[in-house]
Amino acid sequence: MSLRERSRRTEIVDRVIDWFSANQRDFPWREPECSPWGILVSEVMSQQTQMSRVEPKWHEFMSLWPTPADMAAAPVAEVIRRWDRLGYPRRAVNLHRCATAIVENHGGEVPSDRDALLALPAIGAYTSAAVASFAFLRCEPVVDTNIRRVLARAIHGEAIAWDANPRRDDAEMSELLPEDPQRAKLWNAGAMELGAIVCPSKKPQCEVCPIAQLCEWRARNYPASTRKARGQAKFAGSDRQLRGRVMAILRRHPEGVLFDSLPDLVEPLAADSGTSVDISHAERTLLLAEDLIRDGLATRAAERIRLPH
DNA sequence: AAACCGGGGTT
DNA sequence: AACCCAGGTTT
Repeated sequence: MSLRERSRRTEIVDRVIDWFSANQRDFPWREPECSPWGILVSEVMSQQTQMSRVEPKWHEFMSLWPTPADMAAAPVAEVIRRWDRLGYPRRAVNLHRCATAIVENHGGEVPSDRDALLALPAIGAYTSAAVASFAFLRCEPVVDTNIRRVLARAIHGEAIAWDANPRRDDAEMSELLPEDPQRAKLWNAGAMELGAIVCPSKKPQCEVCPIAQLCEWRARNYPASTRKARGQAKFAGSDRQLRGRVMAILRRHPEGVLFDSLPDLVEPLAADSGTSVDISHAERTLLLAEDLIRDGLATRAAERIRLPH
């Protein structure tokens, strides 16, 4: 890499840190007194979920379960019920498993080592690095969807980022990571914030961007990407929607319901529903209920199905 | 590499 | 109605 390119990248990092220091949004998990557990909870809740929806739920959880031991002592059913409609309810189950593992294997303290974090249930490349950097000031490369987009544009001149790839992502971000842990944290959080606020996938606000003059995508006059954004399955009529409705029933009935009554309790979906068109609504509902049991979101005893203890 | 996993906000 | 969101796991 040329000396000039090296200098450009260093300046990108510096400017993002300055911008973030002055312009970051206030979130409770960014307060200096926030515990590592609070940061971990915020990161899990934030997976595929907007901050605006996370914040009230985070306050509720921290009030109910201020430490891992508090959550580990609660029935998982209660965590699922309180998770309510935040989405991806397995995260509630996994968070409870995290709390239990932290109590059993780490004396009730969130581990500071990235590999130990990675070993926790449903803590992957992103969340392990985020907690290590934000809660423990470790120099770990944080890469989320925002950062991949910012790097694709500013560094590589491409509109759309590559697919998530932990090895490549770590290498890309490590190259830019400041050695000072505090600055590493500001760069990690700042690059993410820049992608979320100034450089979203559509309508980037280059006029207020602190690195517009250094941006390779801008220098090339915003070429369209040759790669394709990943399409997503329709939600209306999908299995995911039906699972959500079954979970809503289970949340509403602490004592559980008769397994065979589930199809009657769940409102029928629209007729033009998704892929599994050849089986009845009742059959499909009961099949998906079995999946929920397998996934640890429900249990079945005798003829009743309910949230797990 | 691609599919699956919720639900709500935005455009 | 399509797209997006501080991802992770499974196949």
